[in-house]
Amino acid sequence: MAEGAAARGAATREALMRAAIELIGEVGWGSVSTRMVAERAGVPTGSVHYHFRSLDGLLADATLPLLNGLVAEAESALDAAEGIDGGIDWITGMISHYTADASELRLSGEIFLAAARSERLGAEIAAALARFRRAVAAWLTRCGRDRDAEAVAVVIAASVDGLMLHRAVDASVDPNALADVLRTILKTDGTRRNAK
Amino acid sequence: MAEGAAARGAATREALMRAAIELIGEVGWGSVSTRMVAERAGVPTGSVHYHFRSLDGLLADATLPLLNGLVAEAESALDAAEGIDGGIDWITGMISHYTADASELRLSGEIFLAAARSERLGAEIAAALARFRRAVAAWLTRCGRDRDAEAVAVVIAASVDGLMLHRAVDASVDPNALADVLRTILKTDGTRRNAK
DNA sequence: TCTAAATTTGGTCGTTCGTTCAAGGCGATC
DNA sequence: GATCGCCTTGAACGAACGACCAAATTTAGA
Repeated sequence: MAEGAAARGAATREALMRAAIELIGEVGWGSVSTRMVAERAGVPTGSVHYHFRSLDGLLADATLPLLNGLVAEAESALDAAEGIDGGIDWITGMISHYTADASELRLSGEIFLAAARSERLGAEIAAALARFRRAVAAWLTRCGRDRDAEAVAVVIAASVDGLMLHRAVDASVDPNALADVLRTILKTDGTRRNAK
Repeated sequence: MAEGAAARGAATREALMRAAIELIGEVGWGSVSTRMVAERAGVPTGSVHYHFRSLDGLLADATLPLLNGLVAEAESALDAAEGIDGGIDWITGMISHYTADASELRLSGEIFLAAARSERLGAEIAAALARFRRAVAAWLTRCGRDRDAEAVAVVIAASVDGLMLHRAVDASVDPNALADVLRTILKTDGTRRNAK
């Protein structure tokens, strides 16, 4: 536990980022304050601006790796998915997983809205989102759904975040609805001339 | 223009609500302040708490009729939609319509996230969302898609809000992707034994 | 015209905000 | 064991916050 000063510094840095992620989900990006994160992390308020250039910098530094990690997880999961059902199961599992805590349901929405107002964060979140879509499209193509893979990937990505947003407000929204619909779409052959 | 005192009161009340809706989209629900709305509406700061019990009360009173109006619009549009293509065109048109201003894209997300943190507002927003889903399901059923109308409605509703959230961050996300996918789903016969 | 009610207005209260800063502690290096 | 660099700590700053209120203004009804 007790290493050099550098190690202790890294520890408080991570404690601050963990606290920031918790609080963004609980009270919302715009309502997180320096004293709030500091208290939650168990460090004095001055630590925030020693380790991060600003409060918004802390929030961005905390959420960006989180989302990138989630995308990386999706990439490897979908890459390893066995067939269509394997991928659908993973997507459904992810949505159901975040149902445990309501504040986690709100987190992705908060990140997207904050990113939509920041030049730098917006570009990085958009890149992560594009990687997720690319992973979904690659999985679809690998399963033989090559005709409109990109469009389906856009809708799947939107549905996942939209479902979380709606479930945050109404817990009775069925998290398996997406899986049901996907099964219907993807069992339908999408490799032939179905267009226009 | 100049009526009684009551009419002037109603005018400032509405000016405040209009300003609130603008600012929620621009700076986010949690970052709207009393002085901000008052200045935008062109009224003194004291007016806010004369016409509304609190700042959050103003935001709720402003956004709830907005969302209810949108749902009512959807109900009548989908009820009058001619066939599957008519409904798809209306949905696509709605998404593309909100593309003009980026702050309008963020508005629905802000409302949902705020509603997820408020008992009262959450219940009313959830009710509006349920009405929208019901309208979509009714339209699908009327078009002969009676097997999984509810599940498809859940996904459509989630996709619409998810698309807005994603387009707020990345304007290159195709707003027509949902229409393309819907055409594929709904042209597929959903009335027969397609399950399992 | 006079009164009662509704609205307007801007000042003020106590609190909390993001950020800065100087003083200190503490382990590593010479 | 002195020195140096990183990290900690909490006090302090001015600005902005939500809410409140008393006085001024305006309108409707008598």
